[in-house]
Amino acid sequence: MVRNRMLERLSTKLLNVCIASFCKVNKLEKAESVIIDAIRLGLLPDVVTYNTLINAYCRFVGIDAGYSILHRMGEAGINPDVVSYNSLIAAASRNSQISRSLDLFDEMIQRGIAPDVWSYNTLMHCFFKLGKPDEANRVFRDIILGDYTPCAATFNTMINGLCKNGYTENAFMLFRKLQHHGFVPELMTYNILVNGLCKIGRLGTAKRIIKEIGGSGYVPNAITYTTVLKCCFRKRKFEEGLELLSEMKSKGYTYDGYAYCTAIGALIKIGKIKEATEYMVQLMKTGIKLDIASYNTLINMYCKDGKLEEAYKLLDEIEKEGLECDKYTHTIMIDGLCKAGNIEGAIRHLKYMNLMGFDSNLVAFNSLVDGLCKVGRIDTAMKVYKSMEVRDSFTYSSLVHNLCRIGKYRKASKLLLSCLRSGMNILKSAQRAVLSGLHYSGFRGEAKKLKSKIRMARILNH
DNA sequence: TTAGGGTTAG
Repeated sequence: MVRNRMLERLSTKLLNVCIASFCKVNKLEKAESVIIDAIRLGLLPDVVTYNTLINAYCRFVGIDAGYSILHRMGEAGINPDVVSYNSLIAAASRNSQISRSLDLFDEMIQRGIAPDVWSYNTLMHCFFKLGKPDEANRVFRDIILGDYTPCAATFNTMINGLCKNGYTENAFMLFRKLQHHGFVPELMTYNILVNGLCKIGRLGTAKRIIKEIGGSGYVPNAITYTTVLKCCFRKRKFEEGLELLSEMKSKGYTYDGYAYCTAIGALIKIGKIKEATEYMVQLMKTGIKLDIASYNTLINMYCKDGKLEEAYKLLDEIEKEGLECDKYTHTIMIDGLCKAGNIEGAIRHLKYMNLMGFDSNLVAFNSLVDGLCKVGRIDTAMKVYKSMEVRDSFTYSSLVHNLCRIGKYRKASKLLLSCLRSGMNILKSAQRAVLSGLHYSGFRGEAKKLKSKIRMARILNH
């Protein structure tokens, strides 16, 4: 009897190894048929089998599919455990469905399943993604001071979250304090910090950290390089950036599209479309399989070059490759159509995007507002502006500039003031346009008054 | 479970 149970356990273990190998390569049907065969032979799947399935369904099909496995488990008389829920919570977080992650976390607790350190790491990550660093910090303290043993991911998530929420200095201090208390950083920890420092323009400190990587026994990887590459372009050090890219090529670090797309994106931004195209050709020659972000970069390049037909061809290619357009793809297309003066086409695409399940986003609306202004339909642009629930400095800068362009300085001034009241910045060039416009069109008093308001706003908004 | 690339104003 005991021997039989041992054999059964061994067989379930083998079954799970088999299921895991199929799940890893997205052969879900095969995995399911193996489970059916195993049941026929009297071998029952256990919690590990189902957890493997949850993970794979979440990854390759969707969270709903993953969640349905929970019911299947229940029907088979197997209770989900913390691993089952961790997979679902993480999958929702990966898909930016943060409120769903939090709901799943609550559901797990309500079912009497105790969260582990992984659950809390993900919860912390969710709070950071929601822009709630205080809540994340509370979770972090609970892990450290509670009954849990933090792991490297706990510290990495905390440091990364602080950087992403604008607290890079605090992240750096935490990193040093932790090191002082014996924390040994992983390459990922260094990369997180390098990225944070690069984003706030501290390239020098980032380079010092990279030197520390060498001393720690790690070798900077493709991620480290791409991070610095991006920073070089941001700081307009184009030659240094392109040299870094060729160094990456020689090291074999261009095995995916990230570095190429960083360079192409930067070249597009400064209007060097010809050079960007050259890098696109290089990227194509490598045979690297393009993902949606790479396609978006290339579509943007064609749009900026006014080659909308080529952009549409890439949209077809995305579909042929079995990829799905995302909010970036649609927004890039909307902007491309606006820039080409095809407002009706842009509005059609906006509706199509909604139909595909994407909410209209701020960037798409800003493009539309700007496009309408550029074709002289400023009243319609104002109508769109009024209908927008969220506005940012792009919305205001665009409208203010274009109102000045047609000599409507007082209207521009009114808009500029409402922007300042909302605590937002506006391009200096837009401010100057209003001030000098008012001044030279006979409204010197108003210009003076506006100037002092701008000065006050500068004090209050900082 | 955590790290790099993709969208808008001048």
